[in-house]
Amino acid sequence: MSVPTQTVDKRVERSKAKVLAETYRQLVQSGIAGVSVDEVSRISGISKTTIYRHWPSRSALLIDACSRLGGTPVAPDTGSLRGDARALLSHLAHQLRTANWASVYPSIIDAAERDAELSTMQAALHKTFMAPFEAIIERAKAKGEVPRDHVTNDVVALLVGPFFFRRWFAKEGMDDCFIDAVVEAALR
Amino acid sequence: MSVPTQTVDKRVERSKAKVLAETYRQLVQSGIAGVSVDEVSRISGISKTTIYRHWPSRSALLIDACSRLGGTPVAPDTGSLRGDARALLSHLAHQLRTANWASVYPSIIDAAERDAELSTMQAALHKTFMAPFEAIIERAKAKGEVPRDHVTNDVVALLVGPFFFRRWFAKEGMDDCFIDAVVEAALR
DNA sequence: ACGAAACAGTACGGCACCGTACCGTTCTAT
DNA sequence: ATAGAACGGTACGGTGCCGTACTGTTTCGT
Repeated sequence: MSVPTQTVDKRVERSKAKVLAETYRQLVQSGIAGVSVDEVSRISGISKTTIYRHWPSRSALLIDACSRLGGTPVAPDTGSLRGDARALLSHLAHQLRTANWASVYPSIIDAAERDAELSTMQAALHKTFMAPFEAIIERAKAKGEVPRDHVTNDVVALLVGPFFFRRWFAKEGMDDCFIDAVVEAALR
Repeated sequence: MSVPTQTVDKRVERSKAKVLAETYRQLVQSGIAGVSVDEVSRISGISKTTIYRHWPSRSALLIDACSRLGGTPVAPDTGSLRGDARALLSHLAHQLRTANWASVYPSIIDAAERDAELSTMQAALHKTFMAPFEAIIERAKAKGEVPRDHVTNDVVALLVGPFFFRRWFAKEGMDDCFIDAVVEAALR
């Protein structure tokens, strides 16, 4: 009665976890280009031989580590679209200020510009990040709160775009006043 | 009657131009991490010795090359704020599709996240890029087309953010319909 | 208890890169 | 014309990195 196709060996899980944790740390600290297998091995205490036993290449390790950036998305339900949007954007603003992935994401975006595998990974990550926004808009459409001829992805861009812009390009803050301005503009 | 503090030697100007051109080419093709002094030397035909005679380090060369990304900004004057915004955004959408800097900019954004010098360079570049948008908004404020209590930078974020979002994050197109949606939302 | 699998340690080979030193040649400014 | 600057070519030292081979040890599953 063995577990079918899963990795069950405790040693494997422990090694993998340690390697991924250290890879993640270097990823956040130095970006994709700053992750080195030698250093991951040195600091995590897992020998390089073992690392290459679990991942075929540095690239595979990076993609594996990046894929774990997305947290479980939460879709609020305050009753009104504006309330939901404000909640989501407030959370997003806080994440952009504090969360680890905020400093890694530009690295991924840059790499996705030239690497096909990372590009598909980024697409999946993006989909995960945007899912809650799509959800509240679709729900509002069903309730008639948003005209059906509004393209969902356009509304998402109107809501999220300004925040990404502020965090990574303009490097300005995002206070409640800004959140309100974005919500009012996008959900006019 | 010598030129005061300028570099006048034709050889110097020629070498510098060749090196910068090749650096720019590699920058566009492979991003910041993909620029190597050895390869710039090999392809441009300018010896490495000469390169290091003009720039103290690879980093200095990169910053010099990146600084030249910004084109001369054009501020349209169609008579109405909406017209100006549509013109600027249409031009921006086209640039994001075709211009060279569109593929380099994520590299700069990523590097600016961790390198102080590149960060100030990016800030200057950003200011240059956003200047036309600020100009048309300030002008509209003066004409009473936009309430004075609207923060200019907020409006810029509402206008430009969605386009950057589409180009680099969502990787979707930006047609005229999208442009109109953004303009109507931001300048409500 | 025992066979098999995972592990650490180490040492490589190969590559790409940065930055410098040296030397002989070419070109510019005056 | 000539001094001096800029240049090309080459070679080198040092570093960091990726991925592999080999050897012995530990640990898991049964």
